[in-house]
Amino acid sequence: MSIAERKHRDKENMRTLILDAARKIFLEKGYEQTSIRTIAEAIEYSPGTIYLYFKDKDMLFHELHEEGFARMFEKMQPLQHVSDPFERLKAIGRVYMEFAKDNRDLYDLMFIMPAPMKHEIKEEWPMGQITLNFLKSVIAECQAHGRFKGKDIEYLSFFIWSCVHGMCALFVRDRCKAFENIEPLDLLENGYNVFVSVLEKN
Amino acid sequence: MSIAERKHRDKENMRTLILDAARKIFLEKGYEQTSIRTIAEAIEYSPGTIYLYFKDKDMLFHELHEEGFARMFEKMQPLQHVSDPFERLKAIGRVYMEFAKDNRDLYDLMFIMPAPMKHEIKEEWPMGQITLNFLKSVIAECQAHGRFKGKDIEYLSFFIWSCVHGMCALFVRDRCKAFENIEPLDLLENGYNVFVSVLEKN
DNA sequence: TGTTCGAATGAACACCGTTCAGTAATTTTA
DNA sequence: TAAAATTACTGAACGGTGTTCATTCGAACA
Repeated sequence: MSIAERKHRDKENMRTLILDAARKIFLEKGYEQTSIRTIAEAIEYSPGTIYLYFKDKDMLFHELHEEGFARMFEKMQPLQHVSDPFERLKAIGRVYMEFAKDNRDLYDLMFIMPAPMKHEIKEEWPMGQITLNFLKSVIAECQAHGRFKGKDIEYLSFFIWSCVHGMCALFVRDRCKAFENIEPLDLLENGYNVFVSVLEKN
Repeated sequence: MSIAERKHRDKENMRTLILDAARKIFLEKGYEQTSIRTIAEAIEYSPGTIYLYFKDKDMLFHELHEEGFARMFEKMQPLQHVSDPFERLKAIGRVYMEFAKDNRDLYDLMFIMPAPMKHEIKEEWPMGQITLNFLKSVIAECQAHGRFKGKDIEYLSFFIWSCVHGMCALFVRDRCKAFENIEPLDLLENGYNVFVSVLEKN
């Protein structure tokens, strides 16, 4: 039965071969400029082959989308050890924002682009829910410690997420240019500080 | 000299003919699904003709982009008469959000899409600056009335804009689905209320 | 050894934005 | 009025896109 095993391995290898090439090109040139033909050429296979492993372009990039969340969680792992929940919340926001800064295209893919979600997000969005639950639990802990009194946790979470996402989205999609004379990175940094100082009064 | 005049009129009419068709199709099917050929077919001219009036697809949609800002300003005009600056700020946020809710595709075009900005936003973004200055002046007034003490107006403006934009962006790009069991419109409404209540403590 | 089977191909399809030589109609000039 | 020049418009063509599918071909099986 080792032939079947090897075939299965080959199939897996081919998938990762495609994904590796796709990831590389995508992070270099962005989603729009990454065509199936380019990926096929990079791995020295014909375009049609890719469709034997991924239903369509969306499904291929959906995989990278999931990878992105995994990488983000990884970066947030160490924060589990921050005992004060409010400090942890602030640190999570920072890491979230750093992630957007360091992985603009990936952040775009995860939270802004419509493309890789056509199939999945129709009714639900598992990775989004997981991320959100993580955020919600921290905020709930904050509330247990007396913060954010009398505020509904769902709406509060939406608001907090929106604050940070809003800054990241304006940054990633180049709308920070509306501020002349201020560097986008400077805006992000100090915008986040304002966010924190505002939260501290609640 | 009336021949030249008429020709000038004809040219203007052709421009608006194209823009009207483009707007209609764009608002019906979104940017991605709106092709030059579709617009050309709608006005019963050949695709090439459109390029006699607009440099490229981006420039065509850039016009709609400007139109969007004009419409938004229109909706904000009545708020000039709200005397209390903080009340005005809250009202502006509401109108901004309502605009995003009622004109998803247009909001997308104005604040999220990269496409129509390729030329313009390279170094600056006039419409964005005008909108922002409007916001900044209201916030400055709030500060003159004792609100937001000790906060830098630039960073504070960025933060406030990000809060509302963040909610709108998550809504327009269907990321509200991360909240199971809560209607997106409900999220927007109550998320904004949280935003206001948080601002009120500053 | 002959047969089956599945992976890979690459031409083909239907689209896209954009360009440009050519046409036809109108205006200007002689 | 006739010829020339200017203008608006066309639509085929270019080089790209995502996707499909009849065909090929080498490896596994009987």
